[in-house]
Amino acid sequence: MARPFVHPPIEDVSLEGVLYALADPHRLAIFRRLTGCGGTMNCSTAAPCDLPKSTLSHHFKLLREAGLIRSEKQGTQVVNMARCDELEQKFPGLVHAILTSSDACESDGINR
Amino acid sequence: MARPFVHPPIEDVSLEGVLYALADPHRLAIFRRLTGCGGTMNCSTAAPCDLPKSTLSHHFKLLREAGLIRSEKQGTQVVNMARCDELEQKFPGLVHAILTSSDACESDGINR
DNA sequence: TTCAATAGTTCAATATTCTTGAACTATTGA
DNA sequence: TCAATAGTTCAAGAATATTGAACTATTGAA
Repeated sequence: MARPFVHPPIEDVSLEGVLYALADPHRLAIFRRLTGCGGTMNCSTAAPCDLPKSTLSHHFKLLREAGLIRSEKQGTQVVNMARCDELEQKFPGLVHAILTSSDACESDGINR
Repeated sequence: MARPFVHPPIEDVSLEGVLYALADPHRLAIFRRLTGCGGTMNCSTAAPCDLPKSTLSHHFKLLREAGLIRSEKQGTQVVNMARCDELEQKFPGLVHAILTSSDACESDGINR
C-alpha cells in the first residue's frame, strides 16, 4: 500500500491514547483476539465483527497509532500483533487488568 | 438542581464506559484528584484545569454516568467522590493500573 | 505477460459527538 | 429580599466517526 505503517516508539505511547483506543468495543475485541492468539493475525480474521472494511481499516490504524499493535504487510494481507511486552513495561498491569475485566464482561456483546 | 444525579449500580458499569471516561485527559485528571484526596471534593476544586464550567459540568456528568464517581448536592455545591472500592471489586486492578500508569506519565501536561 | 481475485487503504460525504457561551436554577448569607 | 456562589441545561458550531465507492498492491492462474 502507498504509505508505510506508523508505529510510535513505546516512549511516545500515551495512556490516554491506549485508553481511548480500547474504549471502543470493536477495537477492544480486536485487541483481545490479537493478545489471545499469541502470534499474528490478518485484519479480517482479527476482527470478529462484520464492519465495513473501511471502518475496520480505520480501527486498525487507530490501534496501531495508539501503540497497541504492530502491523506488517505480508503478501496481499497485513498481519498484526499486539505489543504486549512493550506495553507491560510502560504501563505495568494495565493491559492485563483491561483484558481480565473484559473477560468478565459478557455485557460487551461483541467480544469473542 | 432540577434533575437528580444518575449513578448506575456497579453491575451496570461497563469497561468501555470506564475506559472512555478516563481516556480524556481532563477527566482522568479530575478522577486522579478525587482518588488522591481520599474523600470528597466539589467540582471546581477537583478540576485542576480552567475549562468553562459548562464543559466541566459535562465531564462530571460523564464520569458519574460511567460509574466512576458519586456526586451529591451539599449546599450550593456538589461534592464528588471516586467509587474506588466498587470499581476494584468489579474490575480488579484496573483503576490502580490506570492511576499508576498515569502517575508515570508526565507527558499528560494537565494532571496535578 | 495479462487478468481476475484478494486484502486493505484512501477519500469524501454524512452522521454522531464534543465544546462552550448564554441563560437558568437552587442554596446560602447578608 | 437580594446578591453571590456553584453548578446545570440548552443550542449551535466545531470536531470526530462511519461508511460507500474508487483505488492500490500482491498473488496465482491462464
